[in-house]
Amino acid sequence: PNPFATSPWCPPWVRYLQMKWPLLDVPAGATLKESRSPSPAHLVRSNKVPVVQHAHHMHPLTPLITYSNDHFSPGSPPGHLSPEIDPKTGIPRPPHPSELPPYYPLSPGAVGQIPHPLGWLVPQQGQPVYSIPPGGFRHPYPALAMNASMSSRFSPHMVPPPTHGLHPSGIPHPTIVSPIVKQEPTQPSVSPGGNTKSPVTVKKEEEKKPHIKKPLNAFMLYMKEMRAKVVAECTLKESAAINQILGRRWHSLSREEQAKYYELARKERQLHSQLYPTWSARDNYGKKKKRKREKLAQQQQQQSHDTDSEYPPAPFPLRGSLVPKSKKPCTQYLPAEKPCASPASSHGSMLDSPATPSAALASPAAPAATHSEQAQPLSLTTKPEARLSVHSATFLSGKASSSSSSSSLLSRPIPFTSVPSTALLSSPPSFATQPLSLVTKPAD
DNA sequence: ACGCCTTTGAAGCGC
DNA sequence: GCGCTTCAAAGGCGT
Repeated sequence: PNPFATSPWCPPWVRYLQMKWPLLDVPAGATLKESRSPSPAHLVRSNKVPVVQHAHHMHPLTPLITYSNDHFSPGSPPGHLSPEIDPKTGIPRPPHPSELPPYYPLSPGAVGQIPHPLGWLVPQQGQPVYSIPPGGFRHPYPALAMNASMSSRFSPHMVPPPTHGLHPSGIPHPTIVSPIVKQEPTQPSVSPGGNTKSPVTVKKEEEKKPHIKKPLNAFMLYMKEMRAKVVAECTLKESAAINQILGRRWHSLSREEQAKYYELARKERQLHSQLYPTWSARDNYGKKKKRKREKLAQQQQQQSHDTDSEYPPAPFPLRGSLVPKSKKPCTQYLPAEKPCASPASSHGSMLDSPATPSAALASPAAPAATHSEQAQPLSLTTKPEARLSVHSATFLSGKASSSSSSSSLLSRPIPFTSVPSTALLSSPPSFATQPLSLVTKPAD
């Protein structure tokens, strides 16, 4: 334990970090040395990013946010991410507005409320929140992990050279995805005349704007953590199937466990809003499926010409299973989940149960969901032949239950698109492993 | 190369 | 405020 971390001079968040990772970053001697002559700024610097310095001991939140740093390269650490310490109080001093860098501008109020950009990136529990896949995770916010620390503490060869994905200010960030450099041959972004920009130029400049991704929500964070685990347990690699498993596991989590991710997501949004105060989800709205929407709009336009009275044109494409697609509906998508059952599932459930079922039952959010969801395939596949496997033969061998304990099934919202209507009428018994979904084209 | 699939949650949009 | 849509991640698959 670092004496300084327990001294009244130590800012609370430094104390907390010290408590969490006392051995990280600073050799024991250094810690003691600093503790004897507490130079807050120095200590802060040494604690600021303890985790990223040890490749074998990554920050528990490393996988928290996965904005790809393929599009990201380190630069100078943003000043506000390395708050100076008030020598009098030992408290990180929020940067003066005038000191705020032109990038990641923060509102002074918001800055004052946040003691440290990384302070919240601390798991509420004593253990790392996220598992670490074999290859390790990219740091969620390299802007923090690398800019603020590595660039100043790592040898240059460890820091990739600046490439793309830069914030307009020149500071890169994982949430920033360069809108592809494969654009047309370079052309001046500013018209020769000066300020006057043609609509085309404005449009192209807009296209060049870096793409700042949405912060991950609780479930996305959970997926990021658990995906590798599920993939390791299964032979599955298709994300759609993995996501179905994860979706059910998510519901099998206790309220407390979910709350952990909700809190992380909340903090993620908080940080995101600090980093990009002017960003709005609107910025990305309609970008991804632009092509699809454009295509649909064309179809609708064509349809309206052809048959005006038959169906009213939808303003947006219908979603998911509601969309009549050419693919085959109503078939279990996840035949391979059973083999994915955790070894810990002694009762034969297709999914992992909470560590302690009683604990889950004690939680008002999860109890009902815990068992019923494990046994209930919620989604329909559209490509049965491709998905069905040897396991599916067993899985689909027609053991559908007609138990009437439907209360638990209905205790939470179930996506309409995921559940066959009959599933709402007949739910499986607890611990049942039989699927309820309909199979219109059984496996041979 | 690009979109779909699949999940949940947050946020935008239109009414 | 409600209902719907989009986008976040992921990687195999289809076009």
